[in-house]
Amino acid sequence: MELAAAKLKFIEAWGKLGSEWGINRTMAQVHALLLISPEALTTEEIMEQLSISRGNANMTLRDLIGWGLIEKQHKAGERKEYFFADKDVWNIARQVAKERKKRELEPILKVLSELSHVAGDEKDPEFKTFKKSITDINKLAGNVDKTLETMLKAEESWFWGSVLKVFK
Amino acid sequence: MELAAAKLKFIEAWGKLGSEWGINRTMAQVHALLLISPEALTTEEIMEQLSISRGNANMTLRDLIGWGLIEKQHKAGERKEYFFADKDVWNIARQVAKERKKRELEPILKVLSELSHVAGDEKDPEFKTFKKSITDINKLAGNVDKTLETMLKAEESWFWGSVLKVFK
DNA sequence: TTAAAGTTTCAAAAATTATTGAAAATTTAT
DNA sequence: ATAAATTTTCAATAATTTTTGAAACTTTAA
Repeated sequence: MELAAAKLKFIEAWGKLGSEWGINRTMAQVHALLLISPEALTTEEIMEQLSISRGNANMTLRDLIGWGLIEKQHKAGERKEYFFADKDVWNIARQVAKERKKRELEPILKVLSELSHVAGDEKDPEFKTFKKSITDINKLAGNVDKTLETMLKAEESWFWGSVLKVFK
Repeated sequence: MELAAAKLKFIEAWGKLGSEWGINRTMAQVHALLLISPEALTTEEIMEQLSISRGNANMTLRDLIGWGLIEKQHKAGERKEYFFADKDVWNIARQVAKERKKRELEPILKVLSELSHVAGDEKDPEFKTFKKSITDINKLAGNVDKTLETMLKAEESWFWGSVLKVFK
């Protein structure tokens, strides 16, 4: 396969994966494009390569900055802004984990802990089943939270070394 | 909080979390409802409780069966079908992990391994950057795959015991 | 058989989400 | 200050996803 074709295939696959995981397809594609670009790109170049509008490019780039996945770059003597992606895949994974933990896991943990305090009749099957499910989900989510917490602080090789060694 | 209000809150929160993770909100809500129901429910009851149409209920229930999260139950002397959810939260986690691994991780691993064989000029920065990103993502995805593989076979207490002990 | 009960399908409608594009705002060089 | 270059905003439009509901289909009891 040609490099050009391979790039397109990667951008397409990354976009599809993103959309399956609740991430806007275009956002995942812009990220993919920047991930495989040795140089920082301008908004124009991104619009051109992905056939998207200026408005879409601008908002998507802003979101990617909000996720901590890309940064703006100023080139001396140039008026235009350039964008480049952190290429360290472990950083990317940690950054995504960090954001989704904050945006999604923590809010649901909050709801679950409220719900686990609901009082009721221990003889009522409705109550018992509710309480058990909430408690169990709460515990699992707590374990996930702790594991992510560790991951966020960890070096990649140590993390996978530890995890995979345990499971050998 | 009343049990009735707590149930609604859980169903809503579970639906929201689902939609943030690429799972149809209604599907997550039906799953939530069955998770906290001590008894199996009929399509009618589910339609009623969540205010959804028959068609929607039917398709959603079929999808949930496809994900291995709920089952049909026949009651002796009854014409109607009943549905109930596996209440074991570790089973649920494994089942979701198993399906998403099969539906999403494996296809992307396949693409990545094809892309990591693209040949090119090692002096070309375009090629080098592409190759490095693909290779790194491929490695990370491989580690995730191995970890999931272990999780799928593991007992809950052993799994979290091992993982959290390492990270203490 | 027949018909009532229950389930499934799927085209059309509704709801949601993403994208466009042009105007407004901002920045920078002169 | 002026104006050209660039970025941002956001109402309107388009695309996608979800839901509805009624007809078709299936199952079962008599």
